[in-house]
Amino acid sequence: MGRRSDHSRKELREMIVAEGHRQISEVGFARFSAREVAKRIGYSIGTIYNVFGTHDQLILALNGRTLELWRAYLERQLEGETHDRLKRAIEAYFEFAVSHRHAWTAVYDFHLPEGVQAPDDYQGKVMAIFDFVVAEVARQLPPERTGEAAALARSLLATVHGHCHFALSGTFEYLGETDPVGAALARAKDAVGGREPSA
Amino acid sequence: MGRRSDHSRKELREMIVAEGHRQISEVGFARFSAREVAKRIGYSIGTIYNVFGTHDQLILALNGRTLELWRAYLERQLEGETHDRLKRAIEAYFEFAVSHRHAWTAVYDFHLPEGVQAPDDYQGKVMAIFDFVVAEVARQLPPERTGEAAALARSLLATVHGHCHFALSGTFEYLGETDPVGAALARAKDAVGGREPSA
DNA sequence: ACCTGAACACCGTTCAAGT
DNA sequence: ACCTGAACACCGTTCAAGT
Repeated sequence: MGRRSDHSRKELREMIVAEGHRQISEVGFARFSAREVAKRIGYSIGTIYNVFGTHDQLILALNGRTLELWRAYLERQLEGETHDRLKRAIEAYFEFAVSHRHAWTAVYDFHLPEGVQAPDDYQGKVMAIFDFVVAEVARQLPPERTGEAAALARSLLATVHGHCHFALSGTFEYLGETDPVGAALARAKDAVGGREPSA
Repeated sequence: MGRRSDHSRKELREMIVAEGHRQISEVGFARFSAREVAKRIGYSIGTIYNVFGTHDQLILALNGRTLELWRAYLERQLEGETHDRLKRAIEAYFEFAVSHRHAWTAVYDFHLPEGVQAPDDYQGKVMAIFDFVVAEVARQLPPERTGEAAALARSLLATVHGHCHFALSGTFEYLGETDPVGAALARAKDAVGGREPSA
């Protein structure tokens, strides 16, 4: 045992995050185990702690990866779209969540201890998705309402999140909602100005 | 050891739920432990399993208790209110979540295994809150739109949920939202018909 | 310097053994 | 019939000991 250095610190980190993300995507947040990740990549449990320090830090890295993939997906889906971009964005939001249900849900199942803030790089990944939405909202809004874009984007994000969360958690099933995306789109239209079509 | 019967099955159930709810409210879903509950009520861990069968069933009972308390709170807050009832309902929704943050969050942190539905009595408690919202939405809606009440209530619930979830999770903090309740109220107005005041 | 893995203090779950 | 608690298979976390 002892020193191996088969992989650099950076390679090791990437191996852990890659395998960890695979695991959490498969078994979900509740059944995720750092020990299992160690086993799969052929390192000891101690090494996970050498690299990440805490279980929480590892989870943060995995959820951060999910946020990155999510933003990349959103951007890819809007490439070249000229009509109904906000609609497409909301649809893509759901598509990603549905096709990565465990990873997406893990982002919201995990909580830092009371009063502890997420590290800057993690917050940055949340902000990146937010900025993306702000840009799309601003684009949709009549010029005289551009100032509202940030506030509206926050509220819109929360609105779509609520619909998506209810869809994936099964709550909407109990309540008889069969078209969560449609409902979210309706609320978005209300908010951004569907009533008076374009100004 | 062996037979004690200091308490009836029903009393035992209530003791476990009461103490369990106290625990989960204090330490949150992630740190909740059935063993700790057993210790606190002076019974063995085995007894918890005699009564509830599974950890999941116990959690369901605790979250069910939270849903009951929540609905009761909402109804109490609207008693005698004649103006702005939907607004009061949304405010009360947030008030409960904030003052029971751990218990409220636990309702959404817990997930049954893939494809397993919640038992009927649990679904009933979700429905009870939903029915409450439907009634308030119907009350607010112009008569010719009463038929939309259920669908609108589902979407409204999801919308308010999203804002509340972002508020409690700290997401809104990152995004610079300082008035989650105000944002939720604005979306509710958009949906229920704020633009054209009453018909 | 890097990595290991035994040791520790917890879990949920089961079930033979007591009263 | 009811309840216990040891036993089992897992956790996250730490850290002395190896190379």
